[in-house]
Amino acid sequence: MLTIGQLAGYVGVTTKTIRVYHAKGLLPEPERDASGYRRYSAEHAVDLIKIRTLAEAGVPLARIRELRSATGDEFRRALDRIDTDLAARIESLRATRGRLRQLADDRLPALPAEVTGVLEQFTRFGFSERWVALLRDLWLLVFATHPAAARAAFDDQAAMLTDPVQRELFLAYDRAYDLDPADPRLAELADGIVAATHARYGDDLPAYGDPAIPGLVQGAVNASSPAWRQLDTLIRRRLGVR
Amino acid sequence: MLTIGQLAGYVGVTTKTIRVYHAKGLLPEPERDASGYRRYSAEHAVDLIKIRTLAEAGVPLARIRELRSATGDEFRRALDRIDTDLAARIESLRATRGRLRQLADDRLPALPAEVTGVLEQFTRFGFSERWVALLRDLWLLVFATHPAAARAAFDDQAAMLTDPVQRELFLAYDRAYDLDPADPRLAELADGIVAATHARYGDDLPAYGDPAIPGLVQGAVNASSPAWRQLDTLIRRRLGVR
DNA sequence: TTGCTCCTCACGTCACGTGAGGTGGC
DNA sequence: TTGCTCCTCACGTCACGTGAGGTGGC
Repeated sequence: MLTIGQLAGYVGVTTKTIRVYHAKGLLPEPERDASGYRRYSAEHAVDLIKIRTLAEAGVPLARIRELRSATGDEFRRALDRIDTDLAARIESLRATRGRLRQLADDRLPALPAEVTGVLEQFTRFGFSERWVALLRDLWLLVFATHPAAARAAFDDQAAMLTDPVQRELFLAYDRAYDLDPADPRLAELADGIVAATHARYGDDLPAYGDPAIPGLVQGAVNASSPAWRQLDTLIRRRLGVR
Repeated sequence: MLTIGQLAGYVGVTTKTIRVYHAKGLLPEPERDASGYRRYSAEHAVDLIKIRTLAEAGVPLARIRELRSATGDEFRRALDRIDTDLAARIESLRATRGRLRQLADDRLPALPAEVTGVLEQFTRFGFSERWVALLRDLWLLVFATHPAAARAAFDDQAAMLTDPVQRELFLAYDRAYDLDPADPRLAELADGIVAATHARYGDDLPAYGDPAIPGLVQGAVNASSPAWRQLDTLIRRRLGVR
């Protein structure tokens, strides 16, 4: 009854889409008329609409084809999973929409004012310019990649500045940049940091809500100096992590 | 500071994605270290997050690249359009989700009970089996492709059965199937149908809320018989449509 | 007769994924 | 030393889009 163009028009796809579905075995080939044109029935239209519904839901064509031979129960279970995925995709698009709004307001690249303020305090306490620049880059990165958890992690580090013992340890960390990785002072420093960490947190290390942040920070720090990398290795060994 | 793998991990993409963005000019190539590895800064991470936000919103990579050289105002206008598109896509996915539920309930292929009842009435009034089968296919198709508007269009056709004059005209239409397209009785029949149409609707033809439905029905009807096609041509000429 | 639709290859496109074959970092 | 990461091509994939070259329908 219907030509491929009519069917395509009514269902809202192109003729190419229908031919692809034939080639991939999703939609059975209809009879041909005298001139070799495909002639579709209402059943084909109903089938095509089902296929399009699944395809628009993001189901791969190969999977749609498999579902043709599924039992009613398998089919309903599959639809359940597809629906769950679809709900997740919708939710993810809403989140993207929120981030899009932040882009329009140009809020992403800026570091919160308090962060800049704390960075200036580091300078006043005698930390090197290299250290402060590294911290700035780091927190820019952390706030950009993990906005939700960044604040707690940053506040934790900022609080460290108010404790003279902790501050002294980090100043030593800063100065260790140029040391030979075999220098015994690194082991001493590692001992001091581990003791201070235990004094501060007890036996439970802080989590910050996102496990990627400490790795992010430490990875960047380690990359800049062999001595710092060695210091990280020593501290990890003493704390018994990873 | 960061290797390509670290950056990818923190932003939540693959290293391949980042390399593609370099190749397409979306993300500037960073410096290389002594062994030729790319080393990324926090700025690169911030840039990459912006790019990903746009890409996840469905913006083509070529367009994202163009936006790199847009002014602040152009950029905000572009974001506005992207946000509108994104809202439409979310809405469309919600609609797909609704149709998915219907699929699970197996509601799509069934014809409403009243429709089946009316089709049986056609048989009792003496319409041919071919005519009734054609109608069944047609309404299956219309209800599947245009569920919202199908009901009004169908009720309109069903009402025709209650008027003896109209009914007689459609019975003649049914019987005209095998006539020669040049048969003068076709012109007579066309005159009768046009007169009845004017008596029923006046000078304004009905719309049904979706212009595709009459075309859908008539296209399928015409395809089955040369006489019917000729009848359609004659009626259209007299009504002065298309 | 003219324009529109249909037919079948075949190649293009978009945003990556996946080896292949080789080198550097820990 | 071993496994992991990085490098650069090059080809593959998914769901179509886009001609090319030809024929049929109105």
